[in-house]
Amino acid sequence: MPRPARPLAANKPSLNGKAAETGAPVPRAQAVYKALRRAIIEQALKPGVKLPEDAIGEQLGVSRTLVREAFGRLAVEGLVELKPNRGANVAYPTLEEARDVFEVRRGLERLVAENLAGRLTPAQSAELEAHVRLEEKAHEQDGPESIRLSGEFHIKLAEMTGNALLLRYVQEASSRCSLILAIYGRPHSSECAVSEHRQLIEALRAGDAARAAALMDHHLQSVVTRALLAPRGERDIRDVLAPYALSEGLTPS
Amino acid sequence: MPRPARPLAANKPSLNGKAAETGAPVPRAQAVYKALRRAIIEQALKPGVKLPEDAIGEQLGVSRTLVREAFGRLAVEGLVELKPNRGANVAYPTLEEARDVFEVRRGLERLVAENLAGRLTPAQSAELEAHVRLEEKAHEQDGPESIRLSGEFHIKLAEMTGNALLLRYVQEASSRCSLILAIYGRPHSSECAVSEHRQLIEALRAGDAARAAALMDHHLQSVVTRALLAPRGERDIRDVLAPYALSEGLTPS
DNA sequence: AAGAACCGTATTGTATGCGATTATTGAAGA
DNA sequence: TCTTCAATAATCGCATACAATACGGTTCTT
Repeated sequence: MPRPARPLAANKPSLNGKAAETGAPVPRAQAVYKALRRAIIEQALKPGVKLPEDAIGEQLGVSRTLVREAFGRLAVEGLVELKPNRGANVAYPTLEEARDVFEVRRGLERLVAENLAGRLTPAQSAELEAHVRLEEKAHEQDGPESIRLSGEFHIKLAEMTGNALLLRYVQEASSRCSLILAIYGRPHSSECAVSEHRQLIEALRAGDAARAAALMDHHLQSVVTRALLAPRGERDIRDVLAPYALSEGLTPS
Repeated sequence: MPRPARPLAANKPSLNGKAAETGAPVPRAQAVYKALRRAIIEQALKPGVKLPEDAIGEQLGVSRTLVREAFGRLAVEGLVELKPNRGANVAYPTLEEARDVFEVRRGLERLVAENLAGRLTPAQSAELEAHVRLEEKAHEQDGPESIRLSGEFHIKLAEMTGNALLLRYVQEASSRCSLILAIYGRPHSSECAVSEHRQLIEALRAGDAARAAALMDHHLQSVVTRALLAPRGERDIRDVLAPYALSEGLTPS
């Protein structure tokens, strides 16, 4: 299918040379990785979609080699499924995997809360407050902005721990949650209650580690029940088609 | 309410070539990845060692392409450091990174303990008991066997949760701990006190989640202090030379 | 002799090509 | 009409080839 090849990633001004004095000669493989990652998280590439090496490489202006490299990393992070000899797809987590992710995420973020309790600098505290105010603003219009901000709140917290590994894991879990919500989430429910964020900040500032951890725990727990309880789509076409078949008097095997 | 721990997909059989007619044609890239991973964890490849693509490829009988792919994955997991245009080295975590890893590991394994409390099947319980007995045997001879078994105990626990992501993270943290102990650990201290493993099993079987979590927490905490408190080597030459400088009346900048 | 500029070599970054595996289409047989 | 099966097309797995960059030693300059 011939389509006009318009490079999706036109963000590499000078690929030869030193990237215009910006310091690091970043390998393009990483650029491909980031591009795909964003596309998946923002649901431009929907869960389950096929990812042919050729097409993507062409679109991004690189060879299959780099695309494959990116696939490998995305697969490790659970954003892409890699089947031998059958190529790559955007991951399509099962409900069970979804629960696993949320459970791990709860554990990680509880750690974040404990780590941060009583150790927030005034600047950090203020930053969080400001963020929550943004969330409230966005919440009124109830756009996709609201969802993004909710997620960023948690990332910000993880950053503030100064623990790079913890941050990476939280980010990873968070990315996978995007996927999961794309599949099983309710259409426009903003996942996080802003008030819960407020309470959390309060507990952190008070240095009450136990309470902060409990709040975080409860918070994420309620995210699950709010967003995840109503499975919307099914993985298998059969599941999608079953009701249609029945209404037409056909009997799925 | 205790639901039975769910079984995890059985791990794949041999991976060389065609897996001896048994089904899946495992990509060789994965074989390379596993080989390097083991070599690093078992300290055949010591922290900081240079990893030239072609030398390794030659040794393993594959092209640089596959070696690079493996490097990418190992880098994500923190076992390899990848510097643009300057190749790969076995990771050499700083003391700070080490602390980060241990902190995250504590959080993860606490989650394991909570998850497992009161949900061990008799078979699982027996398996853990048997493992601990092995540990005791090995402890007497105090070989490297003892260390390996200690690590495996924790992996086994993670497996039993049936949470694939949790298992992956625990494995990852565990691998990195191997690296860390290779650098900063005391020569032959077996990291885990066997008695602590025993207590932990007891608490799990009793279904006392809080106690199990606390035990795990304390257990890992003591691993850190036992093994990590005496830094043996330093990353930076400056750290190595500092004491010499001082003893000679020189003042390092 | 110390430092800077130069050049050859070793190694990495990326693209391309070839054989192998899988998907697809269409025709023949039931 | 529904299968079965084979031929073809599409895609992947991997090796190789070429270009770009960094390292080490040598020579030239001061």
